[in-house]
Amino acid sequence: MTPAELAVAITEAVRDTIAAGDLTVPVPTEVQVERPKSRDHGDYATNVALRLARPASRPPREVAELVAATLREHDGVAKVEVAGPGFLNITLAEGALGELARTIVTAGAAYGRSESLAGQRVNLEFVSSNPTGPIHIGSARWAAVGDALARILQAAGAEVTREYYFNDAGTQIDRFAESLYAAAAGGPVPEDGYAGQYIADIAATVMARRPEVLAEPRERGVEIFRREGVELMFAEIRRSLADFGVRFDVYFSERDLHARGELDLAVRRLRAQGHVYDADGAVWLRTTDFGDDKDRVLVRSNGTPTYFCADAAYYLDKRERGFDRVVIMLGADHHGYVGRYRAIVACYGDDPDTNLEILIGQLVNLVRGGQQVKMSKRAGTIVTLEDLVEAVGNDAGRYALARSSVDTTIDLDLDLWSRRTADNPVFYVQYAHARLASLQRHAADLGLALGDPSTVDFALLAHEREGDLLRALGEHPRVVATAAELRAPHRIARYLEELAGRYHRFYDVCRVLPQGDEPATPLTAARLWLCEATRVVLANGLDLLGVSAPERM
RNA sequence: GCGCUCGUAGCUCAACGGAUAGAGCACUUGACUACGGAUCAAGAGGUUGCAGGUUCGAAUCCUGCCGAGCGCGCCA
Repeated sequence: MTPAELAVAITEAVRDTIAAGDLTVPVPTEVQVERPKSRDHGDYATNVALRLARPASRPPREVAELVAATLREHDGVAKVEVAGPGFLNITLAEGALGELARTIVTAGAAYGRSESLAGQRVNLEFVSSNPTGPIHIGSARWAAVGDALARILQAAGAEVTREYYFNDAGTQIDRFAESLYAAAAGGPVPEDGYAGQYIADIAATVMARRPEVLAEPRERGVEIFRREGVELMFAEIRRSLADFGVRFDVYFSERDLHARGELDLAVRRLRAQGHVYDADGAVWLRTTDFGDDKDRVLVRSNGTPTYFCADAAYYLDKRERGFDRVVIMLGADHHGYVGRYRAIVACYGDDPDTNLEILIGQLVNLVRGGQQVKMSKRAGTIVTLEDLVEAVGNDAGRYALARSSVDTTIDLDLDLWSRRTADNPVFYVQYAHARLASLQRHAADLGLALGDPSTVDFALLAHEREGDLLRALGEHPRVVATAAELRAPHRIARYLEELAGRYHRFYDVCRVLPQGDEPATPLTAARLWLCEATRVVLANGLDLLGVSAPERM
């Protein structure tokens, strides 16, 4: 019996209790089934009685006793105990747990997928760094977390578009072009310009492509550096993202937004909604109506639109493309956008609580040899995504960035993550998978294929460690659904580490394959199914993080 | 000054308002005739920054304070 099936059984028990007139409360729409930390608390536990106590105006334990009495009658449930303040501790019938192995192997890659977010059209925007330099380590976090989140949302049934928004129209680009020109001409780095080896490299490439560039009038020359430089830089960004295993469905150019007249359209739309006013020669959006701390300029007094105006147009563009949920991942240094962005959404008449979601993530510090690796974009000493991949590889890089909650600033120890030892979590998990793959190869050599599940007695999986492993396997679908709902890919990683641990502890004690000349037994078959189920879940989970599940290491 | 985010074991980090706050690393002590020991077992390690409040129950929610990071342009 899976936790989901148990939840249904509990709901039925509550409904029956109500129907019998023992309890006067609405039937709960969802009940929580959790895996207790302590083994003394049964296979599963639920707090449903604690939740119902208040509406029923009865003591929690009394409610618990009523529900327990009904639940005990359910097939597959062996024991229900009322514990603590009113928890129901549930022990499943012998064999009811082992069937999970069959369920999982049969479902294969589909195990863990659900329809919990079915029907949602999500636009997930992440990375979005400007083509004025390589992807730095902070944006790399979004590459790893964003892509994992996209996979997780899709596993939960949502329709997801991965989107990258890049600014190729503003003053940052002007500075970039000027910096390239200066580098080519041998001049000093302009004020507020960009420095670093990559600037020199790109300048050299442009010079090679367009040898006449410095002979042109200065303005024309800068324009050439702008066009060619952005193209080169952006190609490099796309390449390093692709190498990292991150592909976007849409690369959205700010310049296109301008070219299509969408900024004007946005201003007209906002004006029609009554939130635009003119003052000091500029056009303003009254964002303070919706909680922003000051109104924002849409069009400057010199007639040019602001970046904020482009943001407003961009949101409108996404909405017109039919996304009902616009999710944007931003670094903590951009958290100031939240208020004004919510205001934009509200000004269009949308609901900032449902149509918009801004995920703020903390920054990443790289540590090497116990020392923090400092970076300064202006000085040209930046730590890039490529540096990370070079130091630890794709799998470790993605895993390290995705394994922590985005709420925490992470210190990423390059020495640790490049090690191929057990203290490196990604290797611990991948090793478990490789070991299981190896086991299946070994079993095949012995002529022990998985075979027909109807001939397997899953009730034989009654060892304590087998139970621990099965319960952990049963968690997977709920972990994925929760990770999707909370936009928390790190939960997948933590779960995989725990699952790998459960497996190793099982494997240490429970012999799977026959030794020497011993014959295979029914237990051998059941354990092979359990092992394959574990391998499937590890592979599915790693895939959600975009990390490989190696057959050999 | 105002605002946002964050303070959990020595370190890196978990914990959708639930039971005795958990893992890994490091440390101590064990298991190698090993289905991959890249493993496992045991031990030690905490006033969840501080003080109140909300309730059956708070690391989690609310208020105040302390500390850290970041942000507050007709820049992007």
